[in-house]
Amino acid sequence: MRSATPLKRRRGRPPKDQAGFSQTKAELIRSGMEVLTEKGYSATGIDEILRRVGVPKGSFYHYFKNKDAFGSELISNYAKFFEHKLDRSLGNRSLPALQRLSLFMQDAIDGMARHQFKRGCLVGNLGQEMGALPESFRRQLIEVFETWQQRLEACLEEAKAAGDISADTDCKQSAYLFWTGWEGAVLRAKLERTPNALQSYADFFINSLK
Amino acid sequence: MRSATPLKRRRGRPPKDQAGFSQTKAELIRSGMEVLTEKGYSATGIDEILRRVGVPKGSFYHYFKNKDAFGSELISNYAKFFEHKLDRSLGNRSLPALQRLSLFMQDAIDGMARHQFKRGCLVGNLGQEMGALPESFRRQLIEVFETWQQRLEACLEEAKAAGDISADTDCKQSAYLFWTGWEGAVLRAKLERTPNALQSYADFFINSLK
DNA sequence: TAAAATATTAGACCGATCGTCTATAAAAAT
DNA sequence: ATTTTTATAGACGATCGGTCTAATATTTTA
Repeated sequence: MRSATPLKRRRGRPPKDQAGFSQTKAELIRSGMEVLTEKGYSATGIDEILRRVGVPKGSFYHYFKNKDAFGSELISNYAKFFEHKLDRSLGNRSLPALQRLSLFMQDAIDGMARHQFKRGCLVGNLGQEMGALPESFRRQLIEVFETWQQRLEACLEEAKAAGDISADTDCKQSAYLFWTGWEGAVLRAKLERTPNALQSYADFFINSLK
Repeated sequence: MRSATPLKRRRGRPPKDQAGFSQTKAELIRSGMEVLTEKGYSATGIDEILRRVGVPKGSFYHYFKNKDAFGSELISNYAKFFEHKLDRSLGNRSLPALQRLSLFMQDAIDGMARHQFKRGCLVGNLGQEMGALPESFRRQLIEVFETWQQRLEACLEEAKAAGDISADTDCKQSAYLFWTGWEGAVLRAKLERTPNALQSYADFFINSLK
């Protein structure tokens, strides 16, 4: 489980080659993402995130004001990453719209499988924990959902125009529903450690559009 | 927020009127349920649960071996509570099967509204946290889902027999899907603090059966 | 090239939390 | 009446999370 990088890191101001890019910061974000999608925010200690990449505590508080600020950056980071993913998949005009959605879902299933279904969705994880999270996270998370919804809505509109889904589909509403249910499926896949919930939901949703 | 019950509790062995029933233990479970459905397991400390009901630590560890045992009892308790609820709603033969499901959902929505959508579902909450929870919780949670699924499956079979839903519906599969998506909707309702996700999902699911 | 400024690492520190343990109290059993 | 059982009371130590100050190495500037 442990990555255990006991390498002594260089102290002092680093050589100025990398333009505004910090390797250490990137490592912290990656490490944080891994742990948070598995265990959630509250259950995760900074120490664990640091240990994984062999970074001392001082560095963490150099790059982030505190744990909350770190969490907030994780959300932004995840959102951006996911947005690009959606643009490449749902927005890929060289494929039929509905097929793009199917591919996206299969891709996500494969992704979860690669981590033995131990890692979920950051947005879902934090959403569930809202009661223990800083209030500022709420808006951020809601906005992320809205972004995803817009991407899917556009895709569904294309499917409708192509006559692949029922002409009276409310694409906005369908897109909203999709993400709601999808999060449920991710949660359950994580609980059961199988792709079953995701696969079922994928088929179900596609079918509901026709 | 605080209930602040600074009442000095009776010390010593209690009068033997109540047959095997402990008021204090019940209070701890209720208190724990409230906090855990809001903040989750990891984010909640024993002290907070105790403070709410004015019970000292000694009592907690008198009734429960440790936090994990407490959590496990919470799950059992929640499962039993919910099972009865489902029996009364989904199993109420004096109503059309589909209508029972609608009523159950509306009831749940009202319930969440009463707590300003701050409390979610214990099973969903813990499921999401699995990465940080004792492995024994997993089986327990999966089994709870299965129980719920069976209740709904039976209800759907009745609806099918009555001709209210498509004759080729796979009731078991539909029931599985329902709970998967429902948890997603609960999560989102909690995030957005509105009944919107639940309402949408309710309509969507009922519609998908026809 | 020496001093000042800056960027980063290092880890001490404090408070909170978990679980244990001992003391106390009151009722029941003998 | 004495002992046993059931339960509350809360102090205590170990551990851990988050913050903060000191130390160190590099750049910048003069």
